[in-house]
Amino acid sequence: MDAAERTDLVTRYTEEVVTEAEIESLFEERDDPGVYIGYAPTGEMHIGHFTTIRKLADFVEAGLDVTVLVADLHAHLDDEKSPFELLDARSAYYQAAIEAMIEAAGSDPEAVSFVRGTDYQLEEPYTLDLYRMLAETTLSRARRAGSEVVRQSENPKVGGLVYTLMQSLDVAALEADVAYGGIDQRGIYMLAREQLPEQGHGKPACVFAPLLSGLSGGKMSASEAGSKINLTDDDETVAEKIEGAYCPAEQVEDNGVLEYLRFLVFPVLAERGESFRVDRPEEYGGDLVYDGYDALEADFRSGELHPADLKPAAADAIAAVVAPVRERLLEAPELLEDAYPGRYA
RNA sequence: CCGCCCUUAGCUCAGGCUGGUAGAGCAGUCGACUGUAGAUCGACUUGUCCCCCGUUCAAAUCGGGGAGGGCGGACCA
Repeated sequence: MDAAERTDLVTRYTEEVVTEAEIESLFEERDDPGVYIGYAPTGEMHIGHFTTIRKLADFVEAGLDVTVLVADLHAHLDDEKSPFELLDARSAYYQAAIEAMIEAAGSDPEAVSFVRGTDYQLEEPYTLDLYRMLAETTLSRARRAGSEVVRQSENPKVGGLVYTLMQSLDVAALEADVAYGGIDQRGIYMLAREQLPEQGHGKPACVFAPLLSGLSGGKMSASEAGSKINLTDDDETVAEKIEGAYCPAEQVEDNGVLEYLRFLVFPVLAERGESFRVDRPEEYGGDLVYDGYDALEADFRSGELHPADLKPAAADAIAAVVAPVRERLLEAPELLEDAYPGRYA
């Protein structure tokens, strides 16, 4: 694979890349540049996480050195989303769930390195760098960088600001040439590009994944159960949620069902060499088969493919992608019980 | 250390002065209409009124104590 092919692999299915030229020159200069993504182990993981994790398969295939940070301290710093005592349990659950998703995406979990925040964020040189950054960053700059990531409230804690600076520093500490995350992370990594070189570190390139729409329209919401598919949802629950999803005929924008297909289902099917089948009554034209998302979107846009026919097919396909992850998690029920004692224990 | 303010439905909040079976909006659930969902109509559900003690026939409401949160002051040789 040459640098251009590797770059294509890294940049496909993304929302934004900063910058593509930087990525390509990385491949020209080096065999195995590093990419990292961080997850703060807070609430239960869901299909939105899955789409960002699915892309790790592309990174592995492109020959990048992939690191997943389980950012335990961040989970507490962000408005105490995770209680201090639960950080270990939630970190263990996140790592297991992420490994299961990588495998379900057709890649090898062994090819990815896992690091926990507290492994390196409590001592030098990290701490010294952090204090320097705290001294150099204005409140408004830190607030702006983290505004899409850190929970916003009427009485924000200092921790939310430190969170932002720590995440910028994580890029350097994990020796990542590329910072990867959802597009909501953009502000933080732009701060990293600005600030890290001033402290003698490299300037990271960035790859941003799209944030998928919620199933009830608008953004996916953690507090709205019906707006997202959970990793623990069984086939029937997935079917119910997709059936109830906002999905206007001929409209592609703000359509969670199509987005799930585009960024999760089709990439996984392609990896397996499978097609997407739609059972459709003869009355409406009979069954359909798609080998790629573009053809499906074209039919949906034109009205040829109706939501009522698409939904059951999409539900089956999504359920099939999620099933192996759910099964892995249910094989070790103590993971969820320990991480979320209020809900499972 | 001192003072003041806040705490009521899943969320945002009214009610409290003047005690009498606890409300609105949003969310949610269910129907109608659509070959899905949404929108729009129609119906419905939701409570430790932060906790304890007291006054009273009766306390979300009055009094005392406490907890949690917020704001301010003081201290800074």
